[in-house]
Amino acid sequence: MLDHGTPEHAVHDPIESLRHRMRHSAAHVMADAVLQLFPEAKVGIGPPTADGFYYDFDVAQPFTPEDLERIESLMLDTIRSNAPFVREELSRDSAKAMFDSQPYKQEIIDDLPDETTLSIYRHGEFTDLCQGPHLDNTGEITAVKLLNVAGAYWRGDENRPMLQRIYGTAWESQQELEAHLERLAEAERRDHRTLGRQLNLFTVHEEIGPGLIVWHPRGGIMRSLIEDYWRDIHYRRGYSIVYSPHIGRARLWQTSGHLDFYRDSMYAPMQIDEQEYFLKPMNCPFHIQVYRSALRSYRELPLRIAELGTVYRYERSGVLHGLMRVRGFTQDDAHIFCLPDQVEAEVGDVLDLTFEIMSAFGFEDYDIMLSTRPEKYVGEPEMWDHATESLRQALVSRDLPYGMDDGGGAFYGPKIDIKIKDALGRDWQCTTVQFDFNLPERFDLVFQDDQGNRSRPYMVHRAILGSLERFFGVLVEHYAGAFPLWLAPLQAAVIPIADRHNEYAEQVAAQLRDAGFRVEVDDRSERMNQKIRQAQLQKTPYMLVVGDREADADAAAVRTRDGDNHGAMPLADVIAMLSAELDGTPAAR
RNA sequence: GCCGAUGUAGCUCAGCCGGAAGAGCAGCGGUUUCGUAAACCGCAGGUCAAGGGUUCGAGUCCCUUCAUCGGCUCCA
Repeated sequence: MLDHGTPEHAVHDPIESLRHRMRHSAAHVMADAVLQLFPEAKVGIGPPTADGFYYDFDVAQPFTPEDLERIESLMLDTIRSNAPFVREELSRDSAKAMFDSQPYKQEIIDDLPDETTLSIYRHGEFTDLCQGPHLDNTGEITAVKLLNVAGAYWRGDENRPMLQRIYGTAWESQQELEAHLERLAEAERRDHRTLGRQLNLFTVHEEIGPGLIVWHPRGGIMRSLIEDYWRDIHYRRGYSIVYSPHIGRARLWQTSGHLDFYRDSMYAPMQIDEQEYFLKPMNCPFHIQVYRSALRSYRELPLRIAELGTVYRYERSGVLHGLMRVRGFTQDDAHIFCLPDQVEAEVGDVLDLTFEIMSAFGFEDYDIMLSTRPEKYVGEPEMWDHATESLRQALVSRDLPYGMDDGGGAFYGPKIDIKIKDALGRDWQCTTVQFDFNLPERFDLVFQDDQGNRSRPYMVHRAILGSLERFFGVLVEHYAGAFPLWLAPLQAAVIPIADRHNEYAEQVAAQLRDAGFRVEVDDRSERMNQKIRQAQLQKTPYMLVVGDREADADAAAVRTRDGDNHGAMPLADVIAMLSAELDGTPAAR
């Protein structure tokens, strides 16, 4: 997950400023090397990124890994030569002339506003159109490494040519570079797709179809724990939970407008009794039917209708990714229908609920974004302003820092998106709170107000976990598969030392099960070491080793997955210890 | 969808210049009964992603399709 673009504040932090200049300079040195090896290459742009840099090239043949090695080696030569970076300003005409063999540079020059001062940076024989800033000399690039190459559209436009983008990273010291590479390796070790297989949580099958998830027993128990907690807290917060079908007639999607502007992302219709039915890509129209099933009074509002609703969307083949981007997924969806003066409190309640739920799953860091009215929109500007202000107030009154995405709202309403930060500091989009000024119109939603008039309610979509699939994938990576006790699919493995201890092991397991714990006995005819290894690899929180000594004392030797051996403990103490660990979690008893 | 790479046993992977499909782990059968991260012996396991082509001969070369991976674009 590379986060492109360097945040404003980065330029003011001395270390970030140095990295920014170093990476930008490394990009130039890389382009220099590429042009030495491939003189016919046309260059695109080469900016620094949040943790590295890239440069785009138009070349006849895509780069190979061997090319990258040659490029990197030439870069090291340039760095050793310690060539100075020299800035020059020049006129538009001379810039056009200087880059006359570089069509992409021509385009950049043409698109720059007239008042822009054009500048170039040179080092050695290489010159690039560039604002800077750069290091003083190539020799100041301390630690650099090229990572990979991939296609990228010129200017991010899929109708423009596809260039070859080489990614690299640069750091102020070899240690920092190695630490970064170690972070990448750690992220790979935590990959939920790998852990999902190793821990037997879920699979995806070519025979079933891409982007369609099969939850295995171990993933299944975790999902039901998540769902149970979710339902419980939603009931307590005044939500009503409903169920709705997976398909609906074309007419429904016609009314909702989905067939007009979302059809490309919907699964093709099926013909039943000469009627077209579509798999649902969203739950909204169904919840709206719940709302419309009666003439609503203002006394009933706010009405909060929630569902763990499974939807299907045709996502383009190249975007699918494990559990993070799938074609069939379950949203923890809810729609809130309310009065204008209830809006702010409702949004605030959603925020509070979000932080309570996320905190229960161990997520404490958030990145909040408020998105406002785009150029194309539906609804009245006054309603947009009111809704946007209530979103903002809900954030401000809770002292929540947030960023603005001006014009980044959906066409039907402003929204707040919340990203959670995982254990490796990576952001994941989960929560969204969106106003909708479109569907209430289309479905002609009304309520009877206290004057006896029919009024239009506000409608708010919200999902907290987002999709259960994605959230589960994030959980796996956040904990690297070592889930907290309350979520662990298997909480304790009872390990008999020899076959003659199997019977006692079963008694131990039975007592723990009676106390409400998920326990299995490993009664294979294997050595204890092997059983411990197995439990370790499965990241089972507790291993209860039982042999002659424990059987005689109604005890178990407790080992935790961090490798600590806590010695023999009476079973009652073991149960008390595990119960204490559940205090303060959704599984507290 | 686009660019590139990949697809061999349940899993992870080897298989050279086109000439008789391999290993480890897992599984199964036996032996072993063990004190905190892998006991020993044996057995079985394959339409080499699918389809087409070139060739005396294809896991290997070519084409198409499917899927996966890394990116891009997209993500009401």
